Amino acid sequence: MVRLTREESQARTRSLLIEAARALISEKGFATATVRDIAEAAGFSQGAFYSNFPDKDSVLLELAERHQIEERARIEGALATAGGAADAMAAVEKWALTLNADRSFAALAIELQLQALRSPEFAKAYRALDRKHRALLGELIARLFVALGKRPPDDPAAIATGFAVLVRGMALQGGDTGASESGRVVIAFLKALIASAPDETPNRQRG
Amino acid sequence: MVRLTREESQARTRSLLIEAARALISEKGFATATVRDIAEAAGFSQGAFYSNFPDKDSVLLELAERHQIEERARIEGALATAGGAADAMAAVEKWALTLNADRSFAALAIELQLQALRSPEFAKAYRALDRKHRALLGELIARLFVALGKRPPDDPAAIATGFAVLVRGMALQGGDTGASESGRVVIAFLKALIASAPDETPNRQRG
Amino acid sequence: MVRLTREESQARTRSLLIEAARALISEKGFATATVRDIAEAAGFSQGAFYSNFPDKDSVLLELAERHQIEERARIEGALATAGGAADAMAAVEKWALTLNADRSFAALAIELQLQALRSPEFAKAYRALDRKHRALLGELIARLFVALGKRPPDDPAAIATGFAVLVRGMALQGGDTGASESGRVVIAFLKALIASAPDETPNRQRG
Amino acid sequence: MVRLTREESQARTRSLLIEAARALISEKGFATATVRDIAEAAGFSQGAFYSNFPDKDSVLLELAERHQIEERARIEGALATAGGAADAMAAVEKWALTLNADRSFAALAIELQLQALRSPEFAKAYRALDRKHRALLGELIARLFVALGKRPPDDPAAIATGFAVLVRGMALQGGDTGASESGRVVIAFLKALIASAPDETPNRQRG
DNA sequence: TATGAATGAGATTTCATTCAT
DNA sequence: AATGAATGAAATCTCATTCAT
Repeated sequence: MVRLTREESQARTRSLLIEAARALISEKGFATATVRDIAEAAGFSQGAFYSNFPDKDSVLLELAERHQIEERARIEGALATAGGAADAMAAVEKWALTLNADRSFAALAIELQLQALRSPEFAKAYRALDRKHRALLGELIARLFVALGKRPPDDPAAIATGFAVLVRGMALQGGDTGASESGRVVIAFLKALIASAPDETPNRQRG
Repeated sequence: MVRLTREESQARTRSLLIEAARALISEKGFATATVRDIAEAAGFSQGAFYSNFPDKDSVLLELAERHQIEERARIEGALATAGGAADAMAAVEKWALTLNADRSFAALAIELQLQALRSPEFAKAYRALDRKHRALLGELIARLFVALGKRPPDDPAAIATGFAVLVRGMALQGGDTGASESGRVVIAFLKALIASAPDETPNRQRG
Repeated sequence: MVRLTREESQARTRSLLIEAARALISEKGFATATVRDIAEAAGFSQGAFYSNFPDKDSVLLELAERHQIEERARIEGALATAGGAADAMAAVEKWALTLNADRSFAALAIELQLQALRSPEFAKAYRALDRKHRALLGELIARLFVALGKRPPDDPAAIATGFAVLVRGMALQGGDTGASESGRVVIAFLKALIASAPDETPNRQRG
Repeated sequence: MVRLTREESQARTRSLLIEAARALISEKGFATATVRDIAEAAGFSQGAFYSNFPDKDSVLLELAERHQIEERARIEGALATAGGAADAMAAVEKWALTLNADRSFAALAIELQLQALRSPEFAKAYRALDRKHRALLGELIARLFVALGKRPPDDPAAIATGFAVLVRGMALQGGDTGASESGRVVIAFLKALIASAPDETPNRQRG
């Protein structure tokens, strides 16, 4: 067994608490997940929670941050793959399906968004993070258009937001509309968007 | 003051409670809106709430039902407008913007969906209602394509679900992406979908 | 269907409510049986209850009264049988087993007693009724001794109280000590009491 | 003021709560004694109650356990006294009067029994405890008979149950039949039982 | 730093009772 | 007399948070 320095041990505690919080909040919602449950799921007492966070709200912000880091990693993973022209599409599909697979990831995203809608406090910190990501995803969308010889949309970030929203929302839709179908819907929308975009070369046009 | 029969008076109480519940649940979320708040906002005692609903959960179902009735009315309103070929598009745009305008409507829709995700009890009743509406919206989408001389998509209901999801999700996005912008995104997606659809056989037409 | 006069109809309502109260209070205890349950079990609304009784407490007194009337009937039934010397014993056994059979009867008796212990209000009315019955049962006991040629105990009412207590308590003991066994215990006590009593005439003797 | 370790302090809290529960449940009955009352009587908040017991029901079981422990102690105290032949009777009388003195003890016993009658949950745990005690009391009864040169009854435990029932029931009878009288009744029953028992064969003997 | 007993505020729910119909 | 919606008080239980250890 490795000896951890005091700092490492503390960081580990914190991390375990955050991951437990993520699982429980995704599953049950922020209001319904209790501090006791979170602490216990992480293997600690309630006190440990309050040694690491000033209050229950603040773990949500931490969670938002981690969520964003992971979303960014997913997008960047897709971007990296999208070197060649042909497989740019495949990269985006891969990204969409990745998100789609993890329903609790979507539930957490929604939970964060609702919280932002309701708590101006939380909103302030959350929006800043969120904007960055929509921009990044917009960049991916723009690259995709370019790779396919299409004119990128005026505001790729807006389109990207639409996609993020669509993916999350479809995931939420749950078992009713099968997961595979919900993936197909996202792809259908994306393909339509690409197909209807004008070619990069100026002499062709389409409404 | 008008004298109400007992039945009318009871129906009024119930209605006031439901509307208060709708406002508070949209605003604060289901878990955070308390029965006391709801009852007081409606101008009654907590006991009155429990004379009208067996428990807190069940008001949500009632709410879902009313929500669906209203969504249906909105869609049917748009369908009615969409008589002429040209303004079919306008009808759908109108519908999208209608939904968009009412952020609390979207918040409620999400809240219902989350609850369905988390409570199998609730899910069972909710899904049944939801399916009907997606089918109805699908019909609207199909008519739109026909009106525009395009081949309707394989599964209009699936596309419709995508739109409902998109509209709600964009509304949730909140003040960050302005409401108008979020409306534009939805329309952009819709136009792309239509533009990329193959034409119906050219010699058929419908007004 | 017979038409009831207004008075008969009212008496019937009252009676139905009391019987429903008896069943529920025996089963669940006074505190746990609700007015709504009682009224509904009788086939009426809560309001009907309050048209017949000033409050929940007062139905208990009515119940006590009926309970006493029935106990008296049981005892008098046994007394009537106990004409001959030999079957005096059989009569008492019959009485003991009668009571024993009806567990809910015992539960009600205990419930009334507890209430008397706790509410001086109730106690006052209850004790008066109770005393009469212990005296009556004492008379039965005395007759039994005489019939068997034994000197009756100093205070037959005290002995009678002991038996009533024993019978109720054993019934309460529930399924653990089988009902038949609990009957045997009562009889064993009674026989011992008789056997150990001195003969009435000084020159006769029995072990 | 003595410093208590955490464990001691916790045990003390628990104990105070249980004793407060005992007092209030004896006095007012289980359904009528509130958790708030119990906690306050013990000098704690309601929350403290729920830190120590999962729910209101479970304090009753704890109470039953303690009740049994004390009953056992009383019986064993009497058994210890009953060394010599002569004072065996005195020991039992002492026991009967001990129980008799404490009316609230009897009320609690009845309350436990009623609960066992009504809640199968509670019954299961309670019966197990109860059986042990009736067996123990049976042993005391048997020893008593032997000490007095009488043949013990077939089933001393059944007779013991009868006595426990009698003692509790008489205590419940309350102020109406004076406490002293109720004590006399119990002793009268016991003496009758002994007197009517056949002698042991003279050549066997036991202290 | 971590523990977890205890707090206190508040949540859901129940229920005896009232009162307009 | 009977109804049952509504009241208001109170009951059980939960939970974020504190604090002595």
